[in-house]
Amino acid sequence: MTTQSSLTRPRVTISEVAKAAGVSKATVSRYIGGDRQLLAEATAQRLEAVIQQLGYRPNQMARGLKRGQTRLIGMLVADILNPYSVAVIHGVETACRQHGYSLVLCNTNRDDEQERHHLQALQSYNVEGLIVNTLGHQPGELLDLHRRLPMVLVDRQLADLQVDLVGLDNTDAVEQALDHLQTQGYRDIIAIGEPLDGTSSRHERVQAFTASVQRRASVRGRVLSLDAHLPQTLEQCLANDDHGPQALLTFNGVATLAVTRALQVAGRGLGDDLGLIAIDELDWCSLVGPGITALAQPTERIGAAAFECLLERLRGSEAQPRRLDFKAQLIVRGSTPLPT
Amino acid sequence: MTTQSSLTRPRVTISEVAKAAGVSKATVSRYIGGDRQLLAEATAQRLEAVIQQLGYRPNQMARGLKRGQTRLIGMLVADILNPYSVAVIHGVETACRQHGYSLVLCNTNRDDEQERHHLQALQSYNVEGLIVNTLGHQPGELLDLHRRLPMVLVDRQLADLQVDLVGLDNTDAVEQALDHLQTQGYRDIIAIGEPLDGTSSRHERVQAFTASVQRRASVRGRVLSLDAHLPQTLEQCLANDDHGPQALLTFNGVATLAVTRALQVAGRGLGDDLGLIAIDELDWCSLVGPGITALAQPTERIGAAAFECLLERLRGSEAQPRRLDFKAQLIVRGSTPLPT
DNA sequence: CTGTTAGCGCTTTCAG
DNA sequence: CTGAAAGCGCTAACAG
Repeated sequence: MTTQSSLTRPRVTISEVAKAAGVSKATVSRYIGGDRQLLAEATAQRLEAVIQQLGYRPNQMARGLKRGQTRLIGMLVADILNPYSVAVIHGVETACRQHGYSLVLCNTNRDDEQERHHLQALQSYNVEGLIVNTLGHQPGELLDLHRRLPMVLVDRQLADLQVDLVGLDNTDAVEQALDHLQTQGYRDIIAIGEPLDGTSSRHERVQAFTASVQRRASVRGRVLSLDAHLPQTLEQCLANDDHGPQALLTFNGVATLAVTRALQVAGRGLGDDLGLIAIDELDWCSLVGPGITALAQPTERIGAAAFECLLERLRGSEAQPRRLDFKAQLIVRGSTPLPT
Repeated sequence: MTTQSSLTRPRVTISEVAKAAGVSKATVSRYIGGDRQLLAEATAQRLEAVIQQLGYRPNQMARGLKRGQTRLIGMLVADILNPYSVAVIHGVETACRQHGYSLVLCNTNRDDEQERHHLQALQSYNVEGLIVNTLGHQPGELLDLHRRLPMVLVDRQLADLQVDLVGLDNTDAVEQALDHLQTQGYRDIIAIGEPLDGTSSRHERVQAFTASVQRRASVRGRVLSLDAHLPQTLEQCLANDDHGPQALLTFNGVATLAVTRALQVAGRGLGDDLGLIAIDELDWCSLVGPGITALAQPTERIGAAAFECLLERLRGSEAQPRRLDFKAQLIVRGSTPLPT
């Protein structure tokens, strides 16, 4: 029986340790603060024993209050159910731990109201810095926060905000996609993404796509938005196949899922007369149909880079805001064979 | 230009607000503490304006230090890359926000060392309670913490620890799986899960499976562990098909992924001569082959329930530790047709 | 209705 | 090498 009960002792404090060890609070503080060398060997040993025995854990809140640093990093993600976000979180989390920081994670659920709410909460907990995957709808709050806190953006830029940004080299990714498709002989490319809502990465991918298609004389390209009518719209586009072999390019994991489902409903197989290449590698890319060709983002590295970027700022760097673009890695699978 | 700079003003404090508004700190404290009714209307209005204008945000750390409550909940997950965990996190997170709590999330990466580390960190940040998806390898730290903190376990029980547990009704889930498979005419069932490492839910599923098979005269069952040799072991088992139509039962998402990959490598299709039913619904269950029949866990509800359970404890409930078991929901797809 | 006063647990001068 | 004392930002009696 170990039921948690009202008998719960209040936490052991530094004073108790001090008393038990027969020293002053200051001495204990020095010990836990790592100034162990400045203590008499005997004292240090006694302290070690007492702390161990009492099960003392320094109260980070109190330390933070006094020293002005909490060793807490806040992270805001737009959608924790998106595998991309999770992978980035994982990268950030790992880097945090390695540097002695803890992560306070907030999920905005793609909701502006929640974004605002969480931003306030994070601030009130005195996080030392912020890693933000924002919606970008209302820069106000963010701009404001940025004046008080080091911050780095992930994947999504914010207009008017001069901040470090780490993400994918979207232009390159789209270029790789089109190169591959063209090489494979596809001439009619339909790109599909979530509706444009101001998210910079979506914009950039669409831009890059349009520009790149324009540069390719023999290729035709169109852009579709994910919505309730996707299956119909898609079918319509696919019917209009007077320009050569067709292929789909999905701009992220969400689009890939939606498109794959739509194709399934429509009863269209992958790879035979219709190519597909996806931005974002997913667990199941290799499993569905002949396998889906993907452009994998180095998500872990993106996460780690975001943290390191933040760390530099925390250490006082005043350098110009940087933009860290990572290259996507092409993984060729059966969904983009040479069309027959 | 909004570059964060060393000019960063220190945060606005309650004293500054007090001075600016010409009242005492106590009054400001009352205002932000919600005792707004106990203030003169005029004072309240002045305060509102000043706070707004100064951009004042109460320091939760300081409040926590004083009041002994931080409005922080700690959550420990074994593997954030597992979609099950993420879905539960989402449920917890939502519930937290609705009740004014923030979530500090820690991922142990299935590593004992990291579990210990994070547990200490969470404690040092004075989280009010803990939601734990533990490895269960070393109850020591956890047992210890449980004496100081309300805690609820998710999915995995811990021997010797009398704590609330919320998870899946494993017996029922396995029963549903076998019922379905048997109804469909399968007679030789191979169950596959991650290696038994003390994780209670894995144990329970294996136990339930063995017991349930025993009760079914006409059915034969075996259990396999995920490891490097899975493809071979599996092939071997499948060759031994003298007991009637065969089907696979995967015990969780990880197993489903591994098995699906192994089958693909082996060139075996789903549904024709080999059935498959999976515990855990995944994004791609409907997409691969004829679709994978799944037993979906109500993950969001599990997460929400975990938080609510914790909340009761936080409010002082001394009730006997409960076990909340949710039923899995069967989603029939093409991987379990009536065998030919 | 509002101000005064003491701390919460810890760190940090400043003296020994 | 160690202790005393002040104070981080806030709340909670207790007076008025």
